[in-house]
Amino acid sequence: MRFATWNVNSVKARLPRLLEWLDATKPDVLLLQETKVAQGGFPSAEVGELGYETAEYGQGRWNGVAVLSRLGLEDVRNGFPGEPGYPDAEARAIGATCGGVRFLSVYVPNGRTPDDPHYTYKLSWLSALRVALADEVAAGPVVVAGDFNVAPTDADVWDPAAFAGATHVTVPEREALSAIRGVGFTDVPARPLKGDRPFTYWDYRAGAFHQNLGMRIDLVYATPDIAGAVKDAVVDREARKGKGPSDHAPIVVDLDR
DNA sequence: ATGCCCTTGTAACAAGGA
Repeated sequence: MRFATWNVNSVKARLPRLLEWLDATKPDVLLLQETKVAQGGFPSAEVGELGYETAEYGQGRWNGVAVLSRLGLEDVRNGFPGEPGYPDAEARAIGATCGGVRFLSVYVPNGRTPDDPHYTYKLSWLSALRVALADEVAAGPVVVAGDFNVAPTDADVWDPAAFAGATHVTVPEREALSAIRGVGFTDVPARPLKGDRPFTYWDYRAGAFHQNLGMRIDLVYATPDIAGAVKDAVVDREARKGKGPSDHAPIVVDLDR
């Protein structure tokens, strides 16, 4: 099985590149974040021509997550039990069972700044996700992947000094990730195709990509049965190149199952 | 060259991203 996760930063703006990438990469399951289309607005027909079924949890303008599968989609659920909103529900998580594996596509709140209410929301959201995942792991193999908006270690940002006082690198955020791993998940490390650090995000501004001023904030967490079956995992930085890319690169994981 | 911010909604900007 091959699965992938990708924050596409608008599925409408990215559609030509998404279709090209799907046709070339052929994942069995693709978890998407920041689709930025309202419910029903996902280009399901277009990806359907490539053999994919779509489960979408859309919201106008911001957020939006989806699961694309050519292994079927069962038990699709938008959000998760106990998920907080701001104050209303936001389209940040969707789950589906594909080929016997439970997949969750997550778009964790940004947090803005550590003194912002959005930061508190981010920590609450991650805590609620941990509780929901603790229930999921009892039922079978689980993959939770997406844009976590947290760099797990200082090595996961291009310059820790540049992030002093910023979100994504604070101790509570990193502890929230550690707590999620603690309910039964293993980090699936992806190898970079260039350089020594598997960054997944580079700001559009100031040539950040070309100087490799990136962050590793897109993550794949899996239960041990899945993590132990990983043959390869890569950050496809090729998808960050060229005309009209997302600011995130996909992570592609191959399983020996 | 991988090449120096982008996207959406709404109507010339505002807001959000990280």
